[in-house]
Amino acid sequence: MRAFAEPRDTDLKRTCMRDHIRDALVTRILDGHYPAGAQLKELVLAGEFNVSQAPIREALRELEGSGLVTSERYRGTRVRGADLEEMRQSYELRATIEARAVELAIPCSPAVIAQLQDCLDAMQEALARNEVERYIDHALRLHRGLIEASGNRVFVTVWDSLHFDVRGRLVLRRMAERSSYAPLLQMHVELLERIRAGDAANAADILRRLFRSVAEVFRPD
Amino acid sequence: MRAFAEPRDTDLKRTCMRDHIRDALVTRILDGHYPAGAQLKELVLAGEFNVSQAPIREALRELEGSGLVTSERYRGTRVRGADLEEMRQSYELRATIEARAVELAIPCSPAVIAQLQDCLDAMQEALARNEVERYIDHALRLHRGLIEASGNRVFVTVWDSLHFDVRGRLVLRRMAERSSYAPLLQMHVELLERIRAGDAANAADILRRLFRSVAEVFRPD
DNA sequence: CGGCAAATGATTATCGATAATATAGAATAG
DNA sequence: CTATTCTATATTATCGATAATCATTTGCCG
Repeated sequence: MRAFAEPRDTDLKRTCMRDHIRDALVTRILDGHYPAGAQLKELVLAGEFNVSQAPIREALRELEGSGLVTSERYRGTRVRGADLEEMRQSYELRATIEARAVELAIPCSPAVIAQLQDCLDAMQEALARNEVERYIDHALRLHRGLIEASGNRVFVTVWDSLHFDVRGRLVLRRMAERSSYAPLLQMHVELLERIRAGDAANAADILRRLFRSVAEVFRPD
Repeated sequence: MRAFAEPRDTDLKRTCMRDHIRDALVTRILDGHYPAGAQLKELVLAGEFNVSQAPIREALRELEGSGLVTSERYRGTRVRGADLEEMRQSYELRATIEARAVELAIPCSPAVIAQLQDCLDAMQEALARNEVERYIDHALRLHRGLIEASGNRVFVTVWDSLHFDVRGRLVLRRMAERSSYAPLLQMHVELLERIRAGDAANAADILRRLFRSVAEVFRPD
């Protein structure tokens, strides 16, 4: 017997349950809905998502692999990160990886530069129209593009598995409440200039400074 | 009914099946037993390990989280990495992370320095006695200690989830067949000197050079 | 012969139930 | 009154079976 004989609530069954569950859990962990240390009880979650234990467990194992939760045998799975300190530390890693990625990416093919420029233009336009979510989309696209341009697939995998897409979205939303994106955008402009010029050292340095200014968000209010 | 009524072959049931399975799969992937792209069929593995599908799937999901395999809905799970190029790229990441970790770790508390020195002494002793496996144990202990000393728990998580313990073991064994550990050990000695002196920039640089020399192993024979 | 369609086989995704283990509270002995 | 063992109860780990989907082959018709 299928679990969902009745019509589905929101999303179609485009992907399997465990993917939906994983994404939902990632968001809940990173936005603080589940505080650090909270136990994720399988049957409770199974009830919430209207599925059996199995897909829940698989989603949890995937999160375990990417380090967002830990589990102890017969003691359950607990949330690991997502307080401000963990966010700060994960951004330290992100800065480290992206700075190295841009060094590896330079010199950059015209095609890649065009793609990055496209992201930057879209960011600029979104900012002009004050469309925050669109700005975030394209900013994330730019940064992921940078990682891809390094040619190092392991970098990409790690960037993805730490869910910097979700993290970045949360961080940038938080920034929007405090200050303007304008200085941030300006740094991206300079970054692209340095990339174009083949100036790896300064490009990497701009990225480090960029993330240092983003890190301000992680100060307690 | 339990799957293992008969006495177990090797290891006691100290940990749950999915952990054994995960570790076994990690080793098989990294040592090349499963070539890149190989499909990991759940029921076949279930047969091999004498368990049902569930723990296999969970192990696979954990590996998916740490990026060693990818899976496509209803199409199965395939090995992602572990050719020479993937090893090289993962070591590029390792070098990047460890170099930054040592910068963050400096200045270092006397307790941590003592611990690192202890690893180094053990490495030296093992090398003198030509005990390769012992040397590897302590070298890995030193490097993980370095990551921990950075105080960044995300670094530790990523280092663990990429299974640098298993990778390092394989790489160092391979090195042993080609050249002596002596120059490598010497670099570690210098590294610790720089750490003691609080010289972050040079310590990080030694680490980068160290991994560059390790990377020689990844050249095709 | 060649292309389409249905049937077949292989594999994954999920289910519901059961076994194993830990935790907490009650009962008991000292 | 405290420490200890025992007994529920909650939770995880695993099982065996079924449903859903994909891949391949077969059979039919032009």
